[in-house]
Amino acid sequence: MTARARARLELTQDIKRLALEQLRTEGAGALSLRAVSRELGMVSSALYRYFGSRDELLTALIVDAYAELAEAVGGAAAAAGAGQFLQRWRAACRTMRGWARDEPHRFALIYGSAIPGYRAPADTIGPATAVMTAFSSIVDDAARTGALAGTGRQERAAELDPVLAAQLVQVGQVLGEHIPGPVLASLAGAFGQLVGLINLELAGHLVGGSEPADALFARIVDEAAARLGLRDT
Amino acid sequence: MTARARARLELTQDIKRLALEQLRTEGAGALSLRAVSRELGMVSSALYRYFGSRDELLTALIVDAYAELAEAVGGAAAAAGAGQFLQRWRAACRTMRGWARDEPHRFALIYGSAIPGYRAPADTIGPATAVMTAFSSIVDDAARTGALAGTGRQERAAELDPVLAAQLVQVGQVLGEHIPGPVLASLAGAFGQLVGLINLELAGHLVGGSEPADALFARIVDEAAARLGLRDT
DNA sequence: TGTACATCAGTGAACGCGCGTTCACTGATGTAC
DNA sequence: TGTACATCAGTGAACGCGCGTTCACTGATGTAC
Repeated sequence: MTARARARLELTQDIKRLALEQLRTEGAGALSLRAVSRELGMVSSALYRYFGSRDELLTALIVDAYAELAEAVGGAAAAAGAGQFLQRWRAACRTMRGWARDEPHRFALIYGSAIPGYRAPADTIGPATAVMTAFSSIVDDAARTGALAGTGRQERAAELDPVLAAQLVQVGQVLGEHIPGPVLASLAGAFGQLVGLINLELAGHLVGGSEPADALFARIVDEAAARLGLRDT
Repeated sequence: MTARARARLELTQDIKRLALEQLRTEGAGALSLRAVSRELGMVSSALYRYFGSRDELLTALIVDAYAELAEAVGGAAAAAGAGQFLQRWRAACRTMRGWARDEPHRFALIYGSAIPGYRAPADTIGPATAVMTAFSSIVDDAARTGALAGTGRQERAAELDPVLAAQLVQVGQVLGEHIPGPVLASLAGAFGQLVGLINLELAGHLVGGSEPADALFARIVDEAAARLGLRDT
């Protein structure tokens, strides 16, 4: 590896780091290449050696954020140990909320509303899915080992609307083949709930009694786990 | 009412209408007074006769959006008739999602991530609460008339973490005095779920099998209703 | 009913600032013989 | 080990555009006597 290649890698990282810093203070819509270049002590056109456009930089930040969040969630869940499905679920949810509170600007980047003028390319789908599978793999493991509480697969599936059932088969191929359809639906709901509550908390919508929201969050996470049939064995 | 006053009211409406149109096409962060004034055929400084600043215009749009959404949700729920608590809940949720899909830019304005450079003033708290009470009043009515399924108030409250229980008393004073603490916690979770799922849908995060999300949404709404103990009588 | 004055809407120019992106260039780093 | 050439990083100027907000002003609308 040449010195030039090393310098290139380092500068690429520096650009992303400074861009994140700017995101933190200005918000996602206000990210500017010129401001980053100023911070970097370089002329603005120099950044084009590293990122073809502002959108390309944004995409890189988004991909990084998904990847980092997915790893944090997955790692925390894994630390709870096999068979401890409730513990794993709790750890995953707690970690997601913690990450979001530590890096609200990055959370908003991936689960907030659209950035003006930015259109996410297909490259972000994979990393986005990784976050979801960090959660679904817990349920899939429980289902695979027969540890999922509740009725059997056939009985639960019978309740499902046929259109939904067909859709969920597709979803299951990505999120976990062993998860019964109805549980998969609940899982989508639980994930939406997680993202929704975190967004409400970050936006200050929970103020008015339930702030700090730790206790509320913990209760709702456990409620979701119960719905999914997760428990420790 | 003088002609001048009438013209003023009309122009104020026009400005908001054009601002919304711009929001729809450009996104919340990109709202510009100059663009609105151009569209209006007026010089940009003229807008300052109507709104003291860009933020003031944004605030007006936000307040309007909350109010309109609250009325739509409340109206739809009321149309279901007293005693029909499950129907009312379904109507409320369906209406919220429908409104969000019709006006994604306005939904993002109130439940999306923060707008760069904008700080919401206290005037928005009341209208924001109105949306939540449109949902909570359904549960409150059911609780008041003894129609809420599940265990009694005392038994449910006993399960609650004491910190959370204290917070929920505060919340209950706003959202409904008759709602037992545990149900109130679930209600907060259900509201977060609703907002979260809608945001995920609008952002395209549900693509990959569950789009259109009508069936999934309906199921999750019913699941939430069951959790809350809502049913028709 | 008419006049004098006050209020208000909208103008146009200006201030001072920001942005993304292109392009011809210099000089340093890397590579092939 | 040294030389000739190719690659690449970063410069600096420029293009063409946007923005929010202020201010002195003209002319129309409203009000009080």
